[in-house]
Amino acid sequence: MFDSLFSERGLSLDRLKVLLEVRDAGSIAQAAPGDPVRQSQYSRQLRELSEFFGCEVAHRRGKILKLTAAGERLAELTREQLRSLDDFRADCRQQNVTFTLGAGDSLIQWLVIPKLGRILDAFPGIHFSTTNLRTNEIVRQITDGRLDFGIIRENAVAPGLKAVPLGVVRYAALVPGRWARAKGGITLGQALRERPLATQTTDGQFASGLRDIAQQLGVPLQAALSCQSFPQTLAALRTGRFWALVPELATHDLPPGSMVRIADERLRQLDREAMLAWNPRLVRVRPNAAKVATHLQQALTIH
Amino acid sequence: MFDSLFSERGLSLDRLKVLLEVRDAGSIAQAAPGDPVRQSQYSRQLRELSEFFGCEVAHRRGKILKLTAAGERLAELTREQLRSLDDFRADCRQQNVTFTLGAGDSLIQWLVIPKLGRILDAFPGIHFSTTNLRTNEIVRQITDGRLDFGIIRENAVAPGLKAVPLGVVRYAALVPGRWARAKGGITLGQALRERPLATQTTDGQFASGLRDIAQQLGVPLQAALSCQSFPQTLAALRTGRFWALVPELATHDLPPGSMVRIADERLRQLDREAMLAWNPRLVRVRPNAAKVATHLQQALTIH
DNA sequence: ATCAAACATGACTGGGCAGTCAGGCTTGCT
DNA sequence: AGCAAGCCTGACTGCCCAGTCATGTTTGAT
Repeated sequence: MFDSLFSERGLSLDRLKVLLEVRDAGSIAQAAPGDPVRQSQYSRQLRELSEFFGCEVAHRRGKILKLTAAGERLAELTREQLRSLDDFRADCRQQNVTFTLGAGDSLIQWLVIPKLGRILDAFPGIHFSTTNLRTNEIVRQITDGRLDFGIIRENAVAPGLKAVPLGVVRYAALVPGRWARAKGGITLGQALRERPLATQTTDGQFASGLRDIAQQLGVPLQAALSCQSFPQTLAALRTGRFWALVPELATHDLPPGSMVRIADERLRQLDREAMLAWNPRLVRVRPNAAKVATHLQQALTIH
Repeated sequence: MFDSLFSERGLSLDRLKVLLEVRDAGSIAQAAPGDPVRQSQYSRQLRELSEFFGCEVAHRRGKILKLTAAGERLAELTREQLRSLDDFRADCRQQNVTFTLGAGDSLIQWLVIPKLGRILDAFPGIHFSTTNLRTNEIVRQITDGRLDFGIIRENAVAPGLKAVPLGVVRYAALVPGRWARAKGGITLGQALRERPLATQTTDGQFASGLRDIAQQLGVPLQAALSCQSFPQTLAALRTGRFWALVPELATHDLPPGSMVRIADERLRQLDREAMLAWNPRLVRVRPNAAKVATHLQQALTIH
C-alpha cells in the first residue's frame, strides 16, 4: 500500500515544508530573506518535488517564482497534514501530563501526598494519579507500562527498571501516653505480652519481621486487632485502647505528647529501604518524565 | 510554522508508513513475515515514533505488540495523508497526459496532424494539443514552460532548450497543369513576370527568401494574392487562376497531374532545417516525456 | 524444563539528503 | 550599458536514517 510513494526519491516532509514556506512567503527570496544559501536549497527542493509528482509545483514568471495551481493544492494539502501531525503531537503531550504513581497506602498518605504539592509547583500543568498497590504489583505494572512511577522495596527492583533510593522507612512502637505514665514506662516485651495490639497484617514482609521480633523476645504474637492498613492502626491507637506499630512518618499526625514511643533496637529489623522506580522507556517517550523523576526523588527522600 | 515538527528527529514518512503496515498486518511479525531483519527495523522505527510524539504508539501485551489507542489514531491519520499524496500524484499524472505542441500552421496541417495517429498508438492515454504559433513565440513559450514541444527553425533554437533535427522543409513552385501544357513549359522567371502569384506573406523569413530569388532573376516581386497561410495559397492554387509556392509536404494533398512543378535550383534557398524543440525540465518533470520526445522525432522526421 | 515465536537492542555500513559553497543566468530597474 | 535582485545549478560535506547483522529477552505452548 502506497508503495509507489516510497519507491522513488524526492518526497520528504522537509521538502513539503519548504513548499509551504515558499507559498506563505510569496517567493523563495521572501521565504529565505537575505540568505542565498537557503535560497538555493529551496530552489532545489521545489524542483525535486516537481520531479517526484510529475508536475511543476512552481514556475518562473519574470524574476519571481510563482506556485502553479498544482503547487498551491499541494501546499494546502501539506498544511493540513502538518497541522494534523502537530495537533496529534500536542494532544499526546496534553494527555500525557498525568503521571501515575503506585505505592503502599501509608507511603501514599504520609509521604507522597504531603510532598506532591511541591512537585506540582515545579511543574505547572502536570498531574498525578496515585494508586495503592503492593510492591510486586507495582513492579508488574511499571514493567508493562501501565504505571509510570512506583515506591517499592529495595530488594524488589526488577532488572530492566530504573530505581533510585528514597531512604529508610522506619517503624515506631507507640502506646497511649496514660499507659506509660501509669507504670513508669513500658518495654516492647511487656507491651507484646500484656497489652492489646492493633497491627497491619496485609504486608507480608512487615508481618514476618514482627513475628521475628516477638520470637526473639520469647513472646507469642497475637494481634488484638488486625488492620488492613496503617491508617487504620493509627485510628485504633487514637482510641486509647490499643498500642500499635506504625511508620515513623505517621507520627507527625499525632498530637504532641499524646503517645509514648517504646525505644527498642529490635524495631530496626522492620526498617526497609524505599526506592522510587520507573521504566527507562518512560523517560525516553514522555516529555518531562526525566525531570519529574528527579524532582520526585528529591521531594520524596526520607530524612 | 510547524517548526517543532522539524526541530527533533524521529519523524519521517517512512516511519509513518511502517506504523501503518504494522497496524494493517496486526503485528510486526505479520508485517515482516519470516524476515527478522525488517522485524528489528520496524521495532526500532515504532520506538522512534513513540519518542518523537511523546506517547507510546504500541505496547507489548504478552508476546504480541499491539497499537495503543494513540497509535491507532496516528495510523489512521497517516493513511489519510498518504492517500492524499498518492491521489495528488495520480491526479498530476492524469492531468499531464496532454502534451502541447506548437508549430507553423502548415507544419501542423501537413506534418504533425498526419503523423500524430502513429504517436498516439504508441502511447495509449496520451493526448496532444497543437497550437499555431510563430517560431519566436514557440521559443518563448517553451522556455517558460507554457508549451511542451515546438517545431522551430534551426537558427532559432535558444540556449537552454533541447532540440533535435526533423529534416529539411522544402518548397515547391506549382502552376496549374493547363498553363504549362498550353506553352510547352514555363520557367520560374516567366511565372514571376507574367502570371498571377498567390503567396504566404506572414512568414518573414520565407518572404525575404522569395524576394531574394526575384531579385536574382531581375524580376519585380508582386503578389497577386497575399495569403496569411499556406493552406490558403493551396486553395488559391486549386482555383486554377494562380500559381503558388507551397511546402513540399502539401503537394501530397493535390490530385496527381493537376499541377505542374517548376524545376529551379534557386528554390533551395527557401529550404529550412526544422527542429523539434523542448525544455529539458520537461523530461525531468513529466513522466513519459522523454519517450514522447523520441517518438515525436521519429514520427515527424521529414524524408 | 525446553523450545520456538515475537519483539528488542547494540552496532555497523552505505546511501540519501539537508546544508553549504561558489558561481552563473535571467530579469527588471536605472 | 550597468547593476542588483531573484532564481538556478554543479559540487561537496557531514549527518541522519534505512537497512542489515548479530544477539538477547520475554512470552506462550508443549
